Parts: sequence; C-alpha cells; structure tokens
Amino acid sequence: MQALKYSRQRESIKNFLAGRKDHPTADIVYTELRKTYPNISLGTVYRNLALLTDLGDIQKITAGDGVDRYDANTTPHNHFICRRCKAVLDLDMEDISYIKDIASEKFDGVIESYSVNFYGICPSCKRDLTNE
Amino acid sequence: MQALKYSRQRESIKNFLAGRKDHPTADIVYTELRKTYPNISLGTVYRNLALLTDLGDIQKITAGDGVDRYDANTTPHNHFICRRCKAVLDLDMEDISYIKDIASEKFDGVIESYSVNFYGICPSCKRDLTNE
DNA sequence: GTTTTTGCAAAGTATTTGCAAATGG
DNA sequence: CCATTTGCAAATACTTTGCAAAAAC
Repeated sequence: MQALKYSRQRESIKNFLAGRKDHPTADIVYTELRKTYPNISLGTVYRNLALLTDLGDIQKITAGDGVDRYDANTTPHNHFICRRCKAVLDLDMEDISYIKDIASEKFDGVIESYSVNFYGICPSCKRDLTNE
Repeated sequence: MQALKYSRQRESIKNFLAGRKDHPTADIVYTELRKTYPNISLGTVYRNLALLTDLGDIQKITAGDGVDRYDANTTPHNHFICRRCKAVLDLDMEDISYIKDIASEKFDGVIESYSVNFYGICPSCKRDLTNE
C-alpha cells in the first residue's frame, strides 16, 4: 500500500530545484512556486521536499545556520558555505569518499555515509572585500 | 568596551560540558544545571553557549536533526551520528585535515574550515541489532 | 469509489530577545 | 557606580500536523 500518486505540486517542486544551481530553502521554493501556483501552501512544499528526499530524488543540506536547503543534484559532492553572504556552493573537487574507510578503521560500528561542509569566503565576497 | 565579567552560570556550563563525553543539547545542559542552580534560565544557557562558542572555549555541533549540540573538546576531531539512537560520538581517526587543501585546489574563494559528520549505526546499536 | 494529496490553520520545536533587577569589577 | 549578566516571558524562526475538500487512479 501507500502507492504514490502524481501531483502537479510535487512535479513543479522537483523541476524548480532541478533548474537551480544554488540550494534554495523551503521558503524560497514556496515563494517562487507561488508565482505559478498562487494557492500552493508551505505545508505542501515541506511535505514534498521530505518525500522527494526519502525517494532519493533530491538531497537535503544542513549547513548549520538553522535552515535546511535542498539540492536536486544527488550525485556525491561537497558543499561550501560562505560565512559572509551565506551562499551555499557546490565544490568541484577530487573525490574524498575514502575518508569513510579511514573513519571505519578504528570504529566498531557501521559507517554508512558522511557529509562534509567547508566554510570560508566565497569568490564573490572575496572580490568585494578586496575592493573595499 | 564589552569586557567579559565572571558569571557563576557561565562557569558551571563550561564545567558541565567539560565533564561529559557525549554532546549535550542546550536543553540537557539546562535541565542538568537546574539541579544545582534551580533559577538558571534557558535563555542564559543559550546566551552562554553562544558566547563560549564565539570565544572558542566550546564547539557547536550541528548533526542535522534540528537540535544543536555542544562539545567542550575543541581539538579537531570528527563526529559520528547514529541513525538509530541519535547518539553523537567522537571518532578516533587519522587526521584528514588535508581535505581542506583538496577543496581549495579548484576553488577561487578562501576555505577556512570544514566539518565532517559520519552517519550509520553505533557499536551499541549494532550489538542490539545482532541479538534481535 | 477509494486512496493520496492539498490548502489552511493551528501546533510544535528550537532558539533568540527585550527589559528590569541582580551581580561583577 | 557603571557595565555586564541574569531570569523571566514573550517573540521569532523553522517545520510538522490535523482535517475536510480536491485530485489522482
């Protein structure tokens, strides 16, 4: 049971995320979709973001600033969070998934996954700071 | 200006954290300190945890489950979060701080720090699951 | 027709904040 | 005394949830 039924709202949330390279919060998704679907509700957005995350269609990012963000890119990659403008960027970097094995070496439990966030100053803010 | 004045509450929060190897939430700190200081308030606990974090005396851990945790151990180390019992454990593992350099290679901004969380099943839950 | 999803509003968490009183230096 | 910190309560921010109506199949 619990078959999945199509919903225009869910579809548009997924498409909206797929078209963004930044990592919108639930509230941004809601505000933007509202332009096309004036009646969509925040609850629906949250429900679908959670469902899509469970399905593995999207990824939830916890950057540590109190708001969760969502990413349609579910291939393994790491994030950078700018401490000045709070932007969350994808990092183009060499694979470091072997850190999972390093962590497992002296650990008696099971390590299934990991998440890395890098923090600092993004390229754009770096420019701003240089020209100040 | 903004000189730091001693406070019994701040001192006890710091000491309480120093005596724990798990990673208590603000609410746990509050509930436990209340046994010694029945009048301490949650606001005071939050204010001091934020202040101590800024001072670098403690570390804030965002595990991704909506509650922040605090750690008196400020030496670089990584955390493991059990998806079954939600325990947050320190990982005894080889240094991986070079991932900062790897991340910097193709990145035009400044990477100042990073945080890694590993997820899976802790040793204790692993035992429980085996004996089920 | 039955089940899932929605919109709306209310409720639930976690955390922050304004302010007068208390405390520290 | 003056500046900082506290306790308290109210406010805020983010997310979840109950329920009747709407949509999907």
